[in-house]
Amino acid sequence: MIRVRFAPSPTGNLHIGGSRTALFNWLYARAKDGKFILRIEDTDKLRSKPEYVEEILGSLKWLGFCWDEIYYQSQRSGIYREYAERLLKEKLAYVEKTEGRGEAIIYKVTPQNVIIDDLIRGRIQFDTANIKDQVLIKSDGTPTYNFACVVDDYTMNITHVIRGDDHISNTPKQALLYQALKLPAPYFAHLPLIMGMEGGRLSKRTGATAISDYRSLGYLAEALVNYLLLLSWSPGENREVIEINEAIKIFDIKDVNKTAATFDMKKLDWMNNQYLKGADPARLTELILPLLTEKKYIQEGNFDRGYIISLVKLFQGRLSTLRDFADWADFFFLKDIQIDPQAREKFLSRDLSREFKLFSERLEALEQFDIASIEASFRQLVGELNIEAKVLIHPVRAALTGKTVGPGLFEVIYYLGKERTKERLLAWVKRGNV
RNA sequence: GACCCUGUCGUCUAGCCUGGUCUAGGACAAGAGCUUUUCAAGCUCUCGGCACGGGUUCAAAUCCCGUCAGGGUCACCA
Repeated sequence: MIRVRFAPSPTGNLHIGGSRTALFNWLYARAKDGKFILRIEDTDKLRSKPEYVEEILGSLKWLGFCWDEIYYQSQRSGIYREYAERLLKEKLAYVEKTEGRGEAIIYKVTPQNVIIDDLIRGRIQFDTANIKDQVLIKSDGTPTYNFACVVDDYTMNITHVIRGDDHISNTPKQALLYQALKLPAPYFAHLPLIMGMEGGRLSKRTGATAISDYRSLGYLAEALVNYLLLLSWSPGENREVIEINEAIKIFDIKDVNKTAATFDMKKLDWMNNQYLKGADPARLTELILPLLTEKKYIQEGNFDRGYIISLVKLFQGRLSTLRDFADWADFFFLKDIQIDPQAREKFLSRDLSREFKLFSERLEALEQFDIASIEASFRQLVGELNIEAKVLIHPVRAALTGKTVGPGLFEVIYYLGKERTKERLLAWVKRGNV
């Protein structure tokens, strides 16, 4: 049975790189009917924080990567010590006393050639002559990363270690420890790193890196996962949008690319749009509600959910993030709308008070206030005025929404309602006549 | 600096293992156009790449060598 693990250290939030490692581990476990183990590497007493553990767990759940088992290294110190003692007894390790502090246990590295058969990269050779002796147990009693990693991967029966490229140089050190402890080593697979747009590692300067940031920005978990999946892996057949359950059927760690990939926000936006389009409007509404409350567009417990669902449907196809909705649909919630300077200059700089007034009167006279009737009366009016529809459509949109772009005008009018539409039109009539 | 990894359009990639079907395919971005209502959606088109140099071969993106470039690691951090 295949057993893989994701081993974050709770010294920060779960970021893009970590979640991609988690994804590939989780995916491999699901693809091969194995187990996905979570190991919290909280041996650094100074930097590890319980709130980061919570954050990481929360983000993993949000992404949909449920674990089968979870362990905390801080609760396993006895095990590490036991294995260290073993090496001490066999004289493969020695004790070093530090002034004022306790003693550290250090592994004596012997020069040799270590070969790693990496599942993604193939054979990698190292000469351990240029590896220093390795601290196993620090003078404060906690194990070092490489030692705890080996002991844990063995005792947790990990069969495949799938981790970031940055661990390649740790691998010979760990291989040495497996050898010294006479333990079988797992398979290794090193994933290429994800880089930022300016080259180099993905950093905070590149934009938001914490998964929770993407969540609050309005990205859908499934879109983010799909995008991450495409970094270093391809389903083939020119497919890009692929449901995770589909991916599970065809994924294999051997097919992962070797090259580092650059994180491209634009493509993520596109991917999010793909998922947003197909998502259930009611679900999206639930996700959007908090954003609207935050902007004070609605008050908790005092809004028409059905109405907002209709508005979401209006914008759904063109959103990159859920936050876009809050920005673009603001005119449905605000009493005093903001007029975009460009919209004012382009469409509202000339006097259209006569046209606005006429249209407003036609709307007033409408027996049936529905989209078709609104459009019909509008088309009739422009026909009578002998002008092209677009000559009036754009200024009306600008007056009603304050923007140059938006959903179809007649739908906007319908959902804005007769009264608000008239109000906004007439406000420009007054201004225009001055 | 030492060691290691990687090099196909600006970006993500297909192709590479099993050389010919590749005058290198798709997607994002960008540009142009269309959509008798905008675009931030949709459709169409365009731009753009095998890092470089040597081999091997009838034939190389595909195999070999070198160069260069980018990245990673060298902690009692993980």
